Amino acid sequence: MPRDLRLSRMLHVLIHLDRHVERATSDQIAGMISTNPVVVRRMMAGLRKKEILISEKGHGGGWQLARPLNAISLRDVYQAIGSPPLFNIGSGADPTDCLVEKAVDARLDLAMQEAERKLLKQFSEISVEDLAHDFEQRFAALQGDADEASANAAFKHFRTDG
Amino acid sequence: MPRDLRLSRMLHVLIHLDRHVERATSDQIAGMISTNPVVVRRMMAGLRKKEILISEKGHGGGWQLARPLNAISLRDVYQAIGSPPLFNIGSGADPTDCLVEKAVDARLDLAMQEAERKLLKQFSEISVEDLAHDFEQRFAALQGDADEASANAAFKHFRTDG
DNA sequence: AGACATGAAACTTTCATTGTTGCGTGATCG
DNA sequence: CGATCACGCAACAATGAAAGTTTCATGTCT
Repeated sequence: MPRDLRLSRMLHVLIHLDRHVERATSDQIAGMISTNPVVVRRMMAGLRKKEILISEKGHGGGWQLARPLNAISLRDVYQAIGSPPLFNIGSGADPTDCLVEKAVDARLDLAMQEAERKLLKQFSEISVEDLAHDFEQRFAALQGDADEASANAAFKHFRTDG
Repeated sequence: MPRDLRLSRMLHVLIHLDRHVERATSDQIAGMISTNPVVVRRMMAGLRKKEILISEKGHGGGWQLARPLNAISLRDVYQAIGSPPLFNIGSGADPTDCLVEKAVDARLDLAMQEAERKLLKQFSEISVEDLAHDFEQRFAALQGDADEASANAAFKHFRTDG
């Protein structure tokens, strides 16, 4: 449904890079999120610049975390991918002479900016480690079940790696 | 910047329909928001269904308010245009087996849903009449100035009507 | 009857993300 | 050294939703 999946995808990858593999190639990561390696490199380039990830070329190369997950907030990741627009709705960007339009847009922008501020504050208070904990709780719950097939599905990304 | 301008545009039009004209054709309204009459009808059809607007065909026809502005909240208008997605970012819609992805998306969706809830609550507490007051304050401030040219610009939409 | 105005369907345009291909560069292995 | 692996980057195509456009039908007033 949403147009920009980068934040969700990046968080997904970061947790795998901490919990399940030490280093992964763009190809392997592309497999995790069902896309291709170029999209992965493009998405992760911003995190390299912000020193959240390290990439190495050549044999045995790939992507690796530069810091522990508890030192990476959702806001860090959001900013690293370029702070894309949060909202789909809003007012036009072109200036206008109409005072009605100005008044409407000013009030609307105010409400949106406040919503954005609050959401980004939440993002800054959630670390990727928190999400990893969420995952592990779900995983533990599945292991408690007799449903081993579902438990195995949690490692889907790594069964096909070889 | 944003992709969906319908809410902003509709609010703009509603205020003009209350303050500056009693009834306007799709052509005149298209002139107000710099678009064409078909876009206007498409956008306003939802407000007719919700009985915020009335449209009449034929000679002297056009669009007219069905209720006073203080009985129309921003949320009413938002819902009348079809409750389009508020956010540009989010998680994928397709179900997955990966527990990491599930955990990430669940937490992300939670934060987004809370942000949406708060924003819609704000929208429900702001009436279009409030925005009209904002406009009138701006207009009064301009009239206090000696800058009559700017004051006239507030009526740009209606100088060209004839 | 003629002009005006909405209603609705079908099509094109626009724009950002996503997806894809190709080539260059650096690093490791044999 | 040469081959292979893997990232870096540039350029282009595909996708999807809103916006824009064209066309015709329907209803209404003079």
